[in-house]
Amino acid sequence: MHNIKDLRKNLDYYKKKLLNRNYNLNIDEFVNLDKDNRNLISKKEKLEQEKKILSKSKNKANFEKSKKISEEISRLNKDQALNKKKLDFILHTLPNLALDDVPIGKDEKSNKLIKKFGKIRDFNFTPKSHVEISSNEIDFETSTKLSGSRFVVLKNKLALLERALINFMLDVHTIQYKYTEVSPPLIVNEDVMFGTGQLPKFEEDQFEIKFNNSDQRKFLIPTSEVVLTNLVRDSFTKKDDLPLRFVASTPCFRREAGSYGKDTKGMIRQHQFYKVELVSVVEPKNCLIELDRMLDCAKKILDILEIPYQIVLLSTGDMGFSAEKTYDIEVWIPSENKYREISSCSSCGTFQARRMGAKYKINNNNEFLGTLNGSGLAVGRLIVALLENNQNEDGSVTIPDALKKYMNNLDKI
RNA sequence: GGAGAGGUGGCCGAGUGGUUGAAGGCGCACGCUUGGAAAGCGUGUAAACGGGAAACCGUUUCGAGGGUUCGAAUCCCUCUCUCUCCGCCA
Repeated sequence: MHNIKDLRKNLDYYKKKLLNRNYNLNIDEFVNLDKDNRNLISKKEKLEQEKKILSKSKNKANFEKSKKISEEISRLNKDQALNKKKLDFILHTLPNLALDDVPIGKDEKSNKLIKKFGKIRDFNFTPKSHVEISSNEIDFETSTKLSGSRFVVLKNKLALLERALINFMLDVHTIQYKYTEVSPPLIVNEDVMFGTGQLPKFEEDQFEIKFNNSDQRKFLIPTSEVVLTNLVRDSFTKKDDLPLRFVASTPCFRREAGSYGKDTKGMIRQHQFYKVELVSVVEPKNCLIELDRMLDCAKKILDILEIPYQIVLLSTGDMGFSAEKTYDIEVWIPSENKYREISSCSSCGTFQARRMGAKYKINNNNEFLGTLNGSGLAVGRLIVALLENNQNEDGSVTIPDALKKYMNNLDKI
């Protein structure tokens, strides 16, 4: 969410920057709503002041007058509330502005390749897809019966592999990079979803659950970014406690609405998948330094596992709603002969902190915090990448050295 | 599911219809004191919104919404959350 005062002052700038993100701000509409809003507030305040004075007088002669003013205030209140709602909807659905070094473009075609890492294997046989490699242990038949499409049942060594990868990644991030491990709730309320930007604009992507008969809405988290970032919501963090770094492995739940035809085979796109997520809370001026650090943490996993990947700087058209700058890590998938996203590391500046009311005190002033999030990494896709990149001609898969101790010392599966 | 208690400032905690934005304490900031620190003393210290270049001014806010009243943190209603006990259960 943007600072409305800043927006008001720099309308043309925002208009232009938002256009880069495929958002066409209707300046006239915004200005009118904003003006009306403030006029209504001024009018109301004048009356309130008048009323206050009359009340304090304790003079019965004034009581009747005061009553009339109350009625007028109540009318103005209703108008203003309605007006504010419209204004808020605009404000709440404006995406973050991209930083100046972000490439401008309509979609992923304008993303900028930063660097490739690792060596793509030269297979002397035709590499199989992960589904072919582990057809016995990746069971879509049963998952479909149980839950429908885009779910999977992992069995045996593949279930072990999932657990091993999670533990391995958590260890790297907590021990080597000093992230604080968190085991958060997977169900959150509406305010929390608003805080990180999933609501109100992307409601159709979320799983809302019937929790009880109360009006309070509840959602399954689409990523633990939502819970980890909101750990600092509605609070003041001490400057000395910054930066905060959180890591969690959680299941993530996504409707995947609007991706009906995409990635229907295999484990690439699921309604439910595990993801190890990194979140940092920092002083805003340190966002970009932290972004580099976070990217290093995520890359490290693939370096250790020796899986080839590339880093891509996302263009304005491909970035997420809350991000000001995003790097994707894309991992090599032999069966598709291309790179696929396995991590997305974003700086959100103060955009989310504004929505969450997450502040810190500096020189006795209250300032909004900077927040960042990144996958470190998506477990489902990492399984796919590992199986495919490490497959052997006989159908076995070699376990990387660093993972062996998490895999009961198996060399191959 | 049954019964009860409670949501007040960064935190703790007073306050039951009229200068209460709200006593007191803690914390924090600054100053005095000290060789330095601690202790002690003094002063200051909420947020949101609106106006203003700023100093500053105004309005709102005591879980949320509604009601009573000239006037509500205080009374009434609805909702919500937290805690305790019992029941049930991983």
